Amino acid sequence: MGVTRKSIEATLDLLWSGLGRPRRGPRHQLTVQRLVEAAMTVAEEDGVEALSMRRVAARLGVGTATLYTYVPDKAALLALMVDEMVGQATPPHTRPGGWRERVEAWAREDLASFRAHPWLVEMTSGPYVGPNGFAWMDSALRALDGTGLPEEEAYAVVGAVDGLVRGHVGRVVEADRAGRWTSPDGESFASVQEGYLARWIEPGRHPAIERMDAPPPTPEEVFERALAWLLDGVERRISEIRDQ
Amino acid sequence: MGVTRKSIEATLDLLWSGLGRPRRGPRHQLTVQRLVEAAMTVAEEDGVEALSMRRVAARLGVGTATLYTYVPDKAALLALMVDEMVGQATPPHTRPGGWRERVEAWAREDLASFRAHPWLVEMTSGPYVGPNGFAWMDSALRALDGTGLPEEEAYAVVGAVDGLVRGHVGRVVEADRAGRWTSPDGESFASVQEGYLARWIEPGRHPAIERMDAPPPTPEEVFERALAWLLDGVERRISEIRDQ
DNA sequence: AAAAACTCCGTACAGTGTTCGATGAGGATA
DNA sequence: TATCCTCATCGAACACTGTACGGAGTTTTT
Repeated sequence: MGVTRKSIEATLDLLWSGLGRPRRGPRHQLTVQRLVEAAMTVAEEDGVEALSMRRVAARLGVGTATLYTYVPDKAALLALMVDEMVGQATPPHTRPGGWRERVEAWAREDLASFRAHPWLVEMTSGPYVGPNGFAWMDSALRALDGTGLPEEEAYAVVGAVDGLVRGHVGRVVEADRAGRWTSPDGESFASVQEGYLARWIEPGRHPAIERMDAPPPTPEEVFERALAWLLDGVERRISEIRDQ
Repeated sequence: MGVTRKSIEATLDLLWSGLGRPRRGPRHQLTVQRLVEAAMTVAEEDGVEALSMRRVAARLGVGTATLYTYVPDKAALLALMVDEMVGQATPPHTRPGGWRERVEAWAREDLASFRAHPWLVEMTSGPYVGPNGFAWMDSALRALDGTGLPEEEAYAVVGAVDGLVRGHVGRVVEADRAGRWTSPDGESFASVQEGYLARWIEPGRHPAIERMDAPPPTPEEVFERALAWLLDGVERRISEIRDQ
């Protein structure tokens, strides 16, 4: 079907002003809040791939079609779930310490939150901005108050860190998932795959990888180093501004 | 159904050694290569969400079930598509210039490639490593030869940049998509959403955002700044090692 | 010549998001 | 108070999805 102006407006209405009580006819027997909670429970228990309108409806004990009186479509439900999760994050500017401690703490909390709720990964680059997302952005900008960064550069820092987290989350979560998998004989995914690599790789064709003797850093370690380097760069920029 | 040992092995077999000709019975009328090409055409023309086994089969003029003699499941087909795209990338270590130019060029090419083939975004954090992916990793490590970085740190740099690109790609592609959308009256997605923001935001509650007068940088600009900061941090680390 | 192994593919199953239309509840109006 | 009209509810249906199964036919091996 695709996105229509109507579905966009309905979704934004829901995000920003919620659902009014009907002027006539029977009252709602549910609330949007309960719907979102039920959807999050399903995602939590059985993963995103199991999150279907039918399952949410079943959990609430209503007919499937009923959901569509609360929510224009599934995409809107996902947007509400995301905004709900964002609302539970600690506002970055309230954290203790200097700008760098604040940013590091928020980035790590973000990563941890994605790890704990992997369903978030697959649904957080949507175009909708809800009230909680908006408030979070403001708080993140305020976490950089006092650095002397011009506004558009502070915005870029927030975006840069956010992008870094999002990019690394995929690998971390994937590693968690693959780490959980084991064959009936107890072999891990990694060891099965390594068997193939060993069998098929021609010696000498991959000198840089062959040179590595230690096991490569885990996705989480890579993330930590990436964050440190990125913030080193930002720090340099901040002192450049200060000294000028 | 889930992932079974059998499906993992079948996928890795296909990635690394391809499909042998059958020892008995009729010969194959297709090749895996043609199947992958057809799948990429469908994804290119109609988007990932339209990429279904039935459509690929229809495009090739064969029955749907036939595909399953070439490929164990859809996930394997996606893994093949990804490895195929990776194979088309320029090997980072062959680029001209110093390490920084090489890394920047590869990061930008990656981003451009994701923009041109948005279907890639939704399917590139899978756990499978194919021959092209493996060779690319080796080449990326070699692009950092001569920097003096210890091997596991070079690996982290590659991972850091790769993660950064992946994280920003979502926003860039989403912005492209939203930018393409226009209502019948010619309004853009952004302007519709801004109307809502203006209507619902209480003045004074978001001081940092209100303070911004210029429009915020585009996702692409944010990416460029993020890349520069990250590499500034790496550069500092490299000279730290050199001077020690 | 028989058997085995293999490709091809129609059909079916269990699921998906969403729409339609019937039913009846209940606030607004005469 | 009685009527009207709006609205929530939800069974059924539509057009899809990935994939398992089993039969038909083809090629190679025994």
